[in-house]
Amino acid sequence: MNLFAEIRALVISALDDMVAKGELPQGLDFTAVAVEPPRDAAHGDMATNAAMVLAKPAGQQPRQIAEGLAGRLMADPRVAGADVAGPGFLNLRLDAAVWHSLTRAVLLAGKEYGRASIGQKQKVNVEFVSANPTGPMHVGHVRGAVVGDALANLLAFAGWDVTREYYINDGGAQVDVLARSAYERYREALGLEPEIREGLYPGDYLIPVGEALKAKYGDSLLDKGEQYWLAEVRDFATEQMMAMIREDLAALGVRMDLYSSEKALYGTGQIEAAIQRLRDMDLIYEGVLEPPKGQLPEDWEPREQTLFRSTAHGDDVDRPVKKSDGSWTYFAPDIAYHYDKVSRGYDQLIDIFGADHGGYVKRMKAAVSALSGGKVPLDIKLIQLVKLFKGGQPFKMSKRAGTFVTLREVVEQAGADVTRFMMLTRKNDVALDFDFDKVLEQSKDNPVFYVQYANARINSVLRKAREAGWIVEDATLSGVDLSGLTHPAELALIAKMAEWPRLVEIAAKGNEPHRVAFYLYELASDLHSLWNRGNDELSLRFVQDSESASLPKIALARATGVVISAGLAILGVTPVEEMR
RNA sequence: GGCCCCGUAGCUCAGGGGAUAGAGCGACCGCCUCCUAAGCGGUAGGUCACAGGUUCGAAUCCUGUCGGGGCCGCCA
Repeated sequence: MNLFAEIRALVISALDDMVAKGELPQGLDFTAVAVEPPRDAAHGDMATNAAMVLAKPAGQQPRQIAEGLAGRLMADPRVAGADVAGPGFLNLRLDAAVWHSLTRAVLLAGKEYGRASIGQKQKVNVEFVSANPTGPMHVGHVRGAVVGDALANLLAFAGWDVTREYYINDGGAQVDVLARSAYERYREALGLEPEIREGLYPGDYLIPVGEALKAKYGDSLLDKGEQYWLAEVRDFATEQMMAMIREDLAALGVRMDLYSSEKALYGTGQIEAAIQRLRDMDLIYEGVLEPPKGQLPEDWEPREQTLFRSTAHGDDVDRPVKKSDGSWTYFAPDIAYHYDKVSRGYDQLIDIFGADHGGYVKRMKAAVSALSGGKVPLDIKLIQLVKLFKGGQPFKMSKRAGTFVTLREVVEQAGADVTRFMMLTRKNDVALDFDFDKVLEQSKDNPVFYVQYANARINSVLRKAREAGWIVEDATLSGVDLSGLTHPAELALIAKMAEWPRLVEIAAKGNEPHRVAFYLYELASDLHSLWNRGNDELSLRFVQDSESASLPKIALARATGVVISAGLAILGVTPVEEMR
């Protein structure tokens, strides 16, 4: 039940009637007509901009349209008041019964309340994390992982058919480095002194890989040339790294639907096919790029390369797909990979990248635009840095100093739930501070706690009720007469719940999961506010002397808990029943 | 030099065509014999970086400027 959608439908039908009666001209476009929560609660429960939006095309004064609209809306039992205000807003007050039936609807729908269908079962692919398989995941990956996962949850809830995908960069030079590093650990496992040369990965996490290599190959790889063992060790080590990464992701509560391999694109003709398709559209040519402006790389010299005419699809310069030695650039398999995604029939692609990949956005969009004939939109979310703090002091991390923070350490320190929530308390393109002490603090500074505390209070109410022997199952509560819920603080809480389905749609349309976290904070705030009013006004307490007086209040509390749980589920956070 | 992101209260940030721009922290003043005060209420605090433009209406869209960050051929 999306109350805003219902009232908007009511407004539209009233407008249709005005057209039918000749009060408005034919052929007006109503798409810009919105029904929204007013900025100021004093303005009522909902506001519509209909009169202002239509004034010009209709050639009438906003007030005139608003008056006609108000009269018709008032005829509906749901509307208790309709006042023209400001430059032509129509402020609506809703009958208390509307709020009561909404509360009932929440209880009946349970965790399905707010589920939307705007996705229309369209297939969307969310590619995220895609960390190089050369080591454990570190803090830098955490935010992207959480944002991607929460976004996938959100889109699924809003009616999309979602695939979560991880692109394994196992085709480039870095996995050769991994192989060489693992090989040294293999030698170490055999009792030799490892030579961790400059440029190799020094991390301890490769020691068990060396052991495993020893277990598998004995000393058969020893004293052999690289050409003999490189491919095998590379595949073996990559697999081990991916196993570790999967475990890291699992610790964060992230599960992928699909792992796609870059290496698998080589040798299958997929890269060639993707490039050929671009060539068929005359988007591939041999050429020499202009030198970049500003400071030149010292060894810069003009060279002929195979270039993708990305400028034809909105990029600033054309991009090389082949190096001057004839091998593919990193971009080429990326093109092939995105072509593969397009070919798999997705209606929409989303990539979650680190902000340092910002320079890649235009060329990637250009490639997808070209390869899909402009049919498949690609949205790329750039994830800004997470700055670590401890007790308010910057927490410096450096691989060399050994203060290299892994994802696992973050989860072990802060917990997956806290980590996930915190990662969503900022818009993706703004840097985020993460303080190891503060996120565990039990105060309202800490939004995770604040929301969880609201839920704990609700559960406390339910516990008390059960102790009193009252039946507070959803099925029972949804049948309770709620007409006693009339206080503004109670109705404000219900009104906030009414916003949930609308918020889901807005957040999903914009691929903005952080909005859910902010919404939950507001909802929790309304709950806490009402709770504390119970200090002064006993009639506002959730638990009253009698069962009949309590049940409507408890229904309200329980409904709020349902929405909190639904929201937390999208964030991938477990609601707590009790604070400890 | 080019491209991308950011600039909103002392601080950290929401809001991204609509009314008198919001929240938390910090400051100040209040609220527990009472469901969890781990909370709540109130006060003070703003030329929404700046300048133009589009619009009935701009913090929001466009252009430019300034400031902070990121990226910038054969790295992934």
